[in-house]
Amino acid sequence: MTERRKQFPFDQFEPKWQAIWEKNKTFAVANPGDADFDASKPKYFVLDMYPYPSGSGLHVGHPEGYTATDIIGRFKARSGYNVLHPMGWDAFGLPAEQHAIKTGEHPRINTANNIENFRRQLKSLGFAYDWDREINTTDPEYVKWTQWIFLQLYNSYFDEKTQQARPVSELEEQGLSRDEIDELRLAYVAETPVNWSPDLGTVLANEEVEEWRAKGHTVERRPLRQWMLRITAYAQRLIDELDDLDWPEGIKLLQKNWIGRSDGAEVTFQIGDQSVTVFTTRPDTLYGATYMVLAPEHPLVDDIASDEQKQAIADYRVKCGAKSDLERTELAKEKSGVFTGGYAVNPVNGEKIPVWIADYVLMSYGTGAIMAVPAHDQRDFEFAQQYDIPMIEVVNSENLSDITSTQTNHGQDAHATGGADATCFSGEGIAINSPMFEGLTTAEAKEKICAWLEEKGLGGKMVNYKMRDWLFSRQRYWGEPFPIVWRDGKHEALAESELPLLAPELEDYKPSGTPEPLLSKATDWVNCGEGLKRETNTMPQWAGSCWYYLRYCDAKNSERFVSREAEDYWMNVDLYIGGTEHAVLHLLYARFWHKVLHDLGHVSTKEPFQKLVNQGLIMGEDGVKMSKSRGNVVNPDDVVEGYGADALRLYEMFMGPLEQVKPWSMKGVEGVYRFLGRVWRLVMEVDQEGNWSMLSKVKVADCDKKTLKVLHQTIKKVSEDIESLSFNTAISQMMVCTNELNKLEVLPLSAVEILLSVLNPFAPHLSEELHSILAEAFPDAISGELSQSDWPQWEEVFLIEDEIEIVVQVNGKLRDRITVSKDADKDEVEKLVLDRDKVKEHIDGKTVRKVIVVPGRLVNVVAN
RNA sequence: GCCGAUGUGGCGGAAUUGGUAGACGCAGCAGACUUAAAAUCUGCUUCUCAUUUUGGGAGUGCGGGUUCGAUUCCCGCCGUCGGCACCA
Repeated sequence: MTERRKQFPFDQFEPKWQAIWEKNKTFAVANPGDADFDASKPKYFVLDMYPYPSGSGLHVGHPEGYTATDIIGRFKARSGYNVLHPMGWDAFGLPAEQHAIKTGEHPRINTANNIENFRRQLKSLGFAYDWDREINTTDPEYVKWTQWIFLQLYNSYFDEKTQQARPVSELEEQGLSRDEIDELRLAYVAETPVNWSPDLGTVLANEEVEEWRAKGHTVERRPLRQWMLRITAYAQRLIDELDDLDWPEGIKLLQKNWIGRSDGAEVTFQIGDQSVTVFTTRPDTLYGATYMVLAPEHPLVDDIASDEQKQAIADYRVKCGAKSDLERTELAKEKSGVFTGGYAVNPVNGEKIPVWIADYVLMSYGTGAIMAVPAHDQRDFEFAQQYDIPMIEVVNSENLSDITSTQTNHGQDAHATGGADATCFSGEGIAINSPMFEGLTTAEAKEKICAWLEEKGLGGKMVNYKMRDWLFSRQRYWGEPFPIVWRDGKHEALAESELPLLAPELEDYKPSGTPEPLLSKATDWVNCGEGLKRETNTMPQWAGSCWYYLRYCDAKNSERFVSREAEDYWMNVDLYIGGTEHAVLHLLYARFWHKVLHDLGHVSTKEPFQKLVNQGLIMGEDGVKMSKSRGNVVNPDDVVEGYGADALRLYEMFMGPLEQVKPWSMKGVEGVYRFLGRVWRLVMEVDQEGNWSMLSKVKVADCDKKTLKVLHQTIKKVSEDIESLSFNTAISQMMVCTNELNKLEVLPLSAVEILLSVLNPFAPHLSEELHSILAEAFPDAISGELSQSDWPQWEEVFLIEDEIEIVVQVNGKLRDRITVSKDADKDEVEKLVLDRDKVKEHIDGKTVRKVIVVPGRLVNVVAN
């Protein structure tokens, strides 16, 4: 392939243009306040999800989204916008540290090398980034502001009344104690069961467990003292404020489900002289509660356990504690539990029901206790069957006709008898065996019981969220240290002036195998003063990515994380493109930080990312996900080497819709490469020595009608398709246009210029090169660079045809075509059609019932 | 199990306020150029029936429905991919 003569000398002009752009800072954009800032233009902030600079370099999946944003950015810039299109590095991360463990080399070095490689690769693709705004999350200047934002969280609490973050200084003024305040901070310390991975030497967030487990690492649960971020405080706002965002509905739903709001009630039961509160979404089934279940870890278990059950309880707890989360769910087929010996009193009827512990009730959700209604809850039902606990039906599933038509009547003929084949009915219906609200619908019964509970002080409506607080500390080396010191067992924030706090150099990076963070090895660093010890945990990789988009607005500011002026001008991000793998975590975390910064008055918008688009995964040629082990990974460097950056960019966009999953095809790359070759040869010819020169058929000349039509169709289609991110169809239109121009004996300069102009965002090097060749040949007609020129406008007048072909159908079947003038009226067309031989043939012996004329499109003759 | 996507030629994919299904590209076939090949250019290319052109029929996962007309709208299934998974 590389031996073959190239269709066009991309290996010469691509590096040439890249060098020109770099030297001239062609794509640098000014900020408000800068000398060359043009305030008259609207702004457009188009953002890629920045990469983790891995050792294996760029993958063909990266340039998919990057090319899309590049086309948009170049298009917007030429359409009169100030465009912010930056790039940077999510450079903290475990792989660099793993490398350090193996080689002893500081992760900083490995990271710097990888970044250099990534930058080289991205530059070889000709992306119009403003490289002056490049950021690196491991840069001390960046770390400084990540730590500063952490301190904002640390020094804030969530005010329930206004649903906003407020400075904790307000609590001090209210006279709250130090301990009380520490309970309320958005960044707080808690002893919680965490996911500890001995071989990684760190704890992981719940959300990360699966990912690392899939990579073969072990993860176990154990209680540890950790930094947490109170993201749960924002649960409702994180749901509500999705509404105004232009995101795929599926992604919004994914986030909503992750946050997992459920509306229900809390109900307090008496157990002897203790009381226990349960959470239920079905308070209407209170009469059907035949037992209660506490989570095995529930603090009340010891108090209510009878002496004869104590041993069984202890044994069961040991068994549960040993189970990892995975095992707990994998063994979910069979329910297990132990009777505590205690009984709870159902507040609604005074019945005594047995209290059990079982691991299907989680301490971390709701109140860690449930009322079990086996007749109407699948899990309770299975448990009751297992332990032979009685069931009471309290919702009638029959005669539901108009209340619940399809979704809830699957258990209709089941009568909850506890028999082996019985099923339970978990849908809505009419309350029965429930004296207080006999005959009411589920919704009505819920209202009534909640009102009653509230009146009696036994509970009431309650909302719960599935989402947990964010476990924010890691025991790694290669992350931001917490700007915190400990004095007498209490944490204190470093002063802003002490930031950034950088990690000390270490002898080696090997994990100790205990949950003691790596930084604790650096005793000189840890003991930083009389009675002072530094926090030795570090922040997770997510920290840097929670605010990087803000830093791009003002990447070199040393006074503030972003100047108010720059933030106010550039935010929000108008278009954010990246993979679905970040649909929940990154996007949720970043939204959370952004809201905190907004509440505290540091940023002007409620949400960071106005429009979100997920690019689809690119599969290998074999249709499965690219992976080293399968050997189906395509390296962009090889594609650039063989076909050029423009061909790679064009192919990435031509493959299919941006959001769709699609397989790679080298043949497809060749296809677009050939197309670029055709565009090149529209203007250029080669001699036997392989030297290119301009063709003489390119002339200053007028375009004929047909050419004007296809040119203006192309401007229109490409403009509209870029706006709707339909790059594949934009490219096919440019192919159509090229094929038309190729047929011309004389190629008018203006025609080829239009084609190059719309091709420019897609294939910036080739279009710019041809443009410069034409400029040299026709200095009076052409000048400047395409990337700096105005985007062409189409004129409708060239699109209209005088005569239109109309399709003729008889009974919906295509039978004929006629050509009529563009303003022929309906009657005229109808007459014409009925006079056609082919139409007569097909309506022979039938009566014409109706003639449907769709102006400019078709005529359908209905006859029988 | 639940939620969300998706299903169109040999392949990637076009086309939806309902109006010519298969644009564009790949692969394939034929031709031109060439000593030859590559490259390039031109033509054909959903399936099927018919002796040929003209032509007939079928066709957008499957089965129904609405309509003059359905890839597009409605109802019911099936397959593939992704996410969640005892959250009370």
